[in-house]
Amino acid sequence: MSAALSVVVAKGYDQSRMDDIVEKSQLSKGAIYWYYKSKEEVYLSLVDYWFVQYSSDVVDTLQQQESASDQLKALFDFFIEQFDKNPAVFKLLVEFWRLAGLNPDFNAKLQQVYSDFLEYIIEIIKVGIANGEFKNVEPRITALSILINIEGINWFTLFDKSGVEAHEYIDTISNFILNGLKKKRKK
Amino acid sequence: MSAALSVVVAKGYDQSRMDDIVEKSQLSKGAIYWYYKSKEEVYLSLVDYWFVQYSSDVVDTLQQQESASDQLKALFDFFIEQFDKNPAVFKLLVEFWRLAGLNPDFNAKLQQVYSDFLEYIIEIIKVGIANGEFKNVEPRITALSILINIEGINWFTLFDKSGVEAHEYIDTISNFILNGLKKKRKK
DNA sequence: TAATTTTGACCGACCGGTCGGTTTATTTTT
DNA sequence: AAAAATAAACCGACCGGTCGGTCAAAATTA
Repeated sequence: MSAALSVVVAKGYDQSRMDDIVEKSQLSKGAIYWYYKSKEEVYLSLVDYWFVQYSSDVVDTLQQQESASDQLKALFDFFIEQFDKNPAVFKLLVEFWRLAGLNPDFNAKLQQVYSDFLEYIIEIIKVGIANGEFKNVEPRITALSILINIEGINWFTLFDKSGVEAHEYIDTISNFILNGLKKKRKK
Repeated sequence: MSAALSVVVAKGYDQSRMDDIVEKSQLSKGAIYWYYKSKEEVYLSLVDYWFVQYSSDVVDTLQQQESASDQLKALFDFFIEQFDKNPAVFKLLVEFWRLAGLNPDFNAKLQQVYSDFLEYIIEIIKVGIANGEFKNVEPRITALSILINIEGINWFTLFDKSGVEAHEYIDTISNFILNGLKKKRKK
């Protein structure tokens, strides 16, 4: 899986070769085809591998926070940290999106992954509404806007060279969203 | 170009075949290679073709609006309309993003396109700030958040089946952004 | 009739997947 | 506890189809 990940990040799905994975994994082609019946199955499994790893990290991080708005802030921070540590992972996301648009198997798998993640954010927002932190917004739509803006970090891995702006961007957009979400108190 | 567009939307760059374009374009392979020296060059030109077409439509639409905030609203509306009319175009965007992450030629071209588009939005925001409509925000970052959220419509072409939510989403996020941007008056 | 444009059969590098076989681990028999 | 039998894991040379790109010839234009 980690071999497949490094290969797909470097070349994309179509241009990645089973022989590249053979090389990186130190397994033979026969061994790989013993465990996975096709190239597609390898990369379908990669979605799970990647998601399981990520989601447990995210959940661990967020559970250290008390309030709902701190959890959301921590969520943005988590991905900004990912961006600093290992921006290549965002490339994987673009590849997955593309595959989801082209291949029903990938679409189904990704849809599941996103719906799980979305439910998790929705839950945080609902808690925030229930305990009076947040306005009575539509949780699903708000969660979506958070998710989509996190995905947007991708833009910076592709087009921004300085690497500074991603932080400013997440700062700005998370303020837009959180201020639109929180019941006002200040002023 | 329109043949290439329909093919790449249906299959993605790698799985699109020159023979597919031959078929759709009613040209022979030799003729295509007379005008373009490689597959890559065909799709590189497609970026221009697509951008020129889009940007002129956008500019036309926005120029009908008076205030800066109406222009930004019209910008969101424009892409929501695109989503309704021809969601496939968003697939093209994902493909371009991916190619930008894999291939320096595509990266350079896309970077140019985005930077042009970004400058255009920045200009609107600057006007809004100058005439007192908007707070004194950072125009570039704000423009980016608009751009990225428009790209986010993509999510709905991939994972949402009902087609209703995209409107709600754009409604919500454009409110978050515009409210964070406008000088408050109400209440 | 020279120059330009178009044609499509063809080439050959390339790669996903196969398969006959080997090695290592586990279970059964004696 | 040794031998035999079975199963599980692994190996990599090879094959057949595929597809970007070429080119000699034909058609069209000037």
